[in-house]
Amino acid sequence: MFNAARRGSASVARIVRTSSVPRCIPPPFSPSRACYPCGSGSSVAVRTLSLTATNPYQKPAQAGEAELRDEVDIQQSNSQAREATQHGPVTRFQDLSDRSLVCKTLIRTITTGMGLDTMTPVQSKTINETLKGIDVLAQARTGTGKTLAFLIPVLQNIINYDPNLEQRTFRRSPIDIRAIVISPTRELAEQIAVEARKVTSNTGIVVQTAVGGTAKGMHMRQMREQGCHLLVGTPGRLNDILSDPRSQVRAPNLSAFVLDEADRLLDAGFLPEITNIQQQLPSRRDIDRQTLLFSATVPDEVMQIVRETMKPDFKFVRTVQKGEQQTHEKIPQKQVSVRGFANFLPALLELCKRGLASQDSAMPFKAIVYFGATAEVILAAQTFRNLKAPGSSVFHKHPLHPARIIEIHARLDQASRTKAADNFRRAESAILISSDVTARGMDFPNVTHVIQMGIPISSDTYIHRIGRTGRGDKPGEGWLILADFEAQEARYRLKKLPLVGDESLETAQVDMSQDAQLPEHVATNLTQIVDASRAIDPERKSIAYTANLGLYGWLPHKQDLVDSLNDRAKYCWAMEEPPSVPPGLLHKLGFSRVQGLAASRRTSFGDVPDNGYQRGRSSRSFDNGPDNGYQRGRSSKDSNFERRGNSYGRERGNSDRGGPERAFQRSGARSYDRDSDHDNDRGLGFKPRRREDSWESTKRWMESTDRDSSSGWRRG
DNA sequence: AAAAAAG
Repeated sequence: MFNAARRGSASVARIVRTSSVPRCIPPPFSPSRACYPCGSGSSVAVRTLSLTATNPYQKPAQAGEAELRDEVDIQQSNSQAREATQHGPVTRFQDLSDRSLVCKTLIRTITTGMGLDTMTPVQSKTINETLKGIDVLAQARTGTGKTLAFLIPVLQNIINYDPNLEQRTFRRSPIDIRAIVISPTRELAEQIAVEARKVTSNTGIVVQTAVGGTAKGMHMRQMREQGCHLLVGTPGRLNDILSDPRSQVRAPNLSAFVLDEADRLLDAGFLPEITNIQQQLPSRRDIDRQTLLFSATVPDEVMQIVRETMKPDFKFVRTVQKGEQQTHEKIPQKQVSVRGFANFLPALLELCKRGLASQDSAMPFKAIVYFGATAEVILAAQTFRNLKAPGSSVFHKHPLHPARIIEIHARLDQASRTKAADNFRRAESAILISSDVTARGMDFPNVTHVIQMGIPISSDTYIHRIGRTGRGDKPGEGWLILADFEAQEARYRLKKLPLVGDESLETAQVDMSQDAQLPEHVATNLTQIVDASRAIDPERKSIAYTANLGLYGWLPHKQDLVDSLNDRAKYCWAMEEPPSVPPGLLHKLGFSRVQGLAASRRTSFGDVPDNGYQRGRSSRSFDNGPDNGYQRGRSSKDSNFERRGNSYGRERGNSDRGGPERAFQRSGARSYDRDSDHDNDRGLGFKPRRREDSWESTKRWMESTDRDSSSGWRRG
């Protein structure tokens, strides 16, 4: 925009001439009120900005193809020339202010308030382009400051439109939505809003949020009372308020439409909703606006939609070249091969213990653990919370002390989700067990480890997850824990990533169905997981079991999958029979000929009418047990209780007669006696168990149940 | 039934 003033009169004249269609809303801009740019000619520059930007959609009938192309070329060659000759590359935030690109108030807040000095490459490259008003698709690695890269120019363009907004205003401002930012998750939307409020803290710009799971009425009232210039939200709620005639929220002056994590928002799952939102915004023929797409990954599949979404002269800014590594070189990426499902949590426990043991005070162990299914997140979090120190005295510290165990996924109610994210953000040492809700964009400070359990759904998901560590100039490491049955697919899916095999986890390949002489700490890990799993509601295990059939149902080696799931149910979960799965589902997933599955009429998900599944989300039922904090779906509480009574009454009876509970107590008591006979050399308040004390006794117990159960449990 | 996202 201001650069247009530097282009020389010819190009300015040309641009103004080709853009003859009047804007519906003329910018209320006058040189005397304007802070930017200072000096003569400023109004020309600003008008040029708004006019050039309008042309692709309003001109076709009046201007020929050649003329449009011509104008675009002028724009581009001029900007290139300017960058190359007139000024050096802009690398500091202060430069933006010094060169009158961004107003002093915003820059002062960023430099002195937020303590930032140097721009990242994606910031310096995109801020300039975006200020011009053109559409921009920006691709840059995770943790390189993309949020600020779109916030600064979007906010500056808002100020250009109404320079009064540079200063804090004390009058009540009306709802005048100038920019909308969309994020695929609620937490990311909130995070962007927090960042935007920081940047605008000394201006009159008002930032509001529109995300699901929050009080809609309260936010609507807040908008009416405080006004709104920048609205940050998630697709569902944005659609909701834009389509609700009673909400009175419209965006007639919208000048920027930003999709953060654009590739995600434009993929099949979100596209209809994004399209819907766009249809409720003023036509770009009438009101010019720029579309800005930001992401660390831009798969080829979305490029077609990107082209349809953007003006034809959009600029693709990338700091990652095609074919170049999309992850950071500084993050070592290790791949651990585990024998099967039964080894996942023992290996994770071993990895976490090691991380905690080797942490230094400057970088406490702070990990995010990703699972592909929410049911696995819930189960793993509960298991880790149940962990007991060997000896199981209440006085002993949790084995993962001082790390807090935090879980987050979309089945939590929004208050719990927000709290989980805040707690993890603030935590020194913590383990966040997460679904892909936090995979993109979330900026948790000082994450040292990203641990992915099982094959991620795509290499893009892998890249975004691992991007939660190594942000800015911070270090970090990535771990991928893969079961043998999925290794082949992973090699193909993740072939372009610099994964390095790691065989240092001793629990990784232990066959829990076999007797073996195991090193003490290995046995301890296994026992701790088995003991912690045993106490968990079988219903949760059953849901996780079924979830994996859906998650991995596409695998060619279905029998290996089921055998591995059954091994875990038996040796980790201490279940006598594999959890039952509805026969219709087994058929649908192509498991009809796979052995070892227990088909049952009872569903794990209650009697939900078919159309209850159509939209997923709130209508999907998912019983997470009696704990608070979980959303209960539509399935009735009563039917679940009834089911539990029928299905697991027998198992509960067993435990009363000396099943899981007794085995646990017995081994605990024995080891306690024995430990008191010799000196404790670890000084940790508890003593190491001997190998036979724990793991062997656990195994002995499991083998005794092996004899009792015969039906359909193992193949063969 | 497999992330997420409106109620």
